[in-house]
Amino acid sequence: MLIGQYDRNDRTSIFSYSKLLVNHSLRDFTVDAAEHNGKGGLGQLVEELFFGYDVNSKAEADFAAAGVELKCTPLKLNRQDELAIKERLVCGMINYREDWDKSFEESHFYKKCLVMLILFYLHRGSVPRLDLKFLFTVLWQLPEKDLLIMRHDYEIISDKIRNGLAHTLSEGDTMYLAACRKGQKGDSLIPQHGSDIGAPRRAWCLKMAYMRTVLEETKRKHREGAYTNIVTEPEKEKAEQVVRTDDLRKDSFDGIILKRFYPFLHKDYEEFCRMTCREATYSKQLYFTMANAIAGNQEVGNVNLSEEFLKAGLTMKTIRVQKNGKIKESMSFENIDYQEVCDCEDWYDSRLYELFSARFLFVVFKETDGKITLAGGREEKRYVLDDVFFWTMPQADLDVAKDYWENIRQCVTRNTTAPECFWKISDKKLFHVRPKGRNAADLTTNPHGGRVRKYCYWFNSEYVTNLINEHK
DNA sequence: GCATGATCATGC
DNA sequence: GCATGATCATGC
Repeated sequence: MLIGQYDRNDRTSIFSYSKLLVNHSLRDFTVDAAEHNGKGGLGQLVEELFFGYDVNSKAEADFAAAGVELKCTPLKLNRQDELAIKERLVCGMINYREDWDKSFEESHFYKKCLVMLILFYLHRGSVPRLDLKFLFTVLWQLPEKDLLIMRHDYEIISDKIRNGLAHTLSEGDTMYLAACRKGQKGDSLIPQHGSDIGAPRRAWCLKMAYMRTVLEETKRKHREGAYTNIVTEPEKEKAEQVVRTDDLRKDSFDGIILKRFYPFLHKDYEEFCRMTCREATYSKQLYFTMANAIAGNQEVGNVNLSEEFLKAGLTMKTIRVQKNGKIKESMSFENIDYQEVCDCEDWYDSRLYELFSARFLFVVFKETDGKITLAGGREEKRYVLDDVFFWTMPQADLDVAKDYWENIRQCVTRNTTAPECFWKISDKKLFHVRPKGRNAADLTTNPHGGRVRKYCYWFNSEYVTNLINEHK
């Protein structure tokens, strides 16, 4: 096999050629390795050493004539020793001076990234770049349904830039296509369009959650030996989809979901059951069940596991407000993965950042006078659907979350995962750390060896109360 | 009444 | 068996 033996004007040829890199590192294609130590990113090295062209001479898309953008993206091994996405996929810097008056179809993102050749490699910190192993290749064309959602994402971001609000951009604003922070700590703010307020540098990116589904699909294609997601026949719509492509042509994802809730506003569970012809049975998760049935149009088992919610990193959470206006319970998130906390050095790449900078769909139930009667004559307190909204953590609170993360990281790296080390509710700092497990004996791996108690991330109940009240 | 630790219920 | 959403129990 000869280096560079492919037709760079032909998508299929480029893709077939890329398969040669799978299960290899660049070292296998490099004659004089010494020459390439230290310069350029891995993507550049792939272009130079594997695809055999001079990086400096190219002006536009990597394979412009074929309409293919080359992306190298890292994977890591997670706690279960499975391959997992390490980073969001960055798709070019946002230019605040220019990226606000173009349509989605005219944007750099669309023009460059509609079809990408994505090379997944296994990241290992101490290994020279030439020895990093490539695991998967996929020719990824953004599917039509995803493009409908991304177009709306693009409009949300470009609207903010157009209106001089670039400094308020947040990854949680959007579903799949996001504006992520880009640059080093301490970088100065840069000028934006239509405002004197500086804004942090940001780039167009596909979110971690989205990339996770790209990876899953890619693994499946590799198993089947097909490698590409471009299908000649229309694929059957999978069961667990919350909205249909046709609906997205008429309304945004958010709009569709919110409108599903409106008929049930101020209704309690009993009324909901009557309206939807279901039996009013008791369960501990009754309000989650109700919210889920509404959001999923009664067709989806758990919307949080639906394709769109997973791809967007969107989470639906139900909140119950007591008569006195307070929320009894704090809001729990997933358990802390101590290994991840140890391994991740950058706040913006951390799991906690992903969890807290994500979008939320909050469904609020409020306790009111009266009781509801369920199957078997069982009486329960009466809560009515009071409010439903999409929510993203404000930047100021994300700054607090960063301190929260740094504290957790310090505790974990010093191997002091004891309650007195973590933030508590009584510290009144928006978030706290508390146990969550099957019972006190439910342990997890300690990176320092042995096993430790399971703790998880929490929003203080007071924080939840405040964010609900601020929405009103 | 609240903070904190502990555990339940469900579904995959 | 485990993660996730949800809630309970105890002591100050």
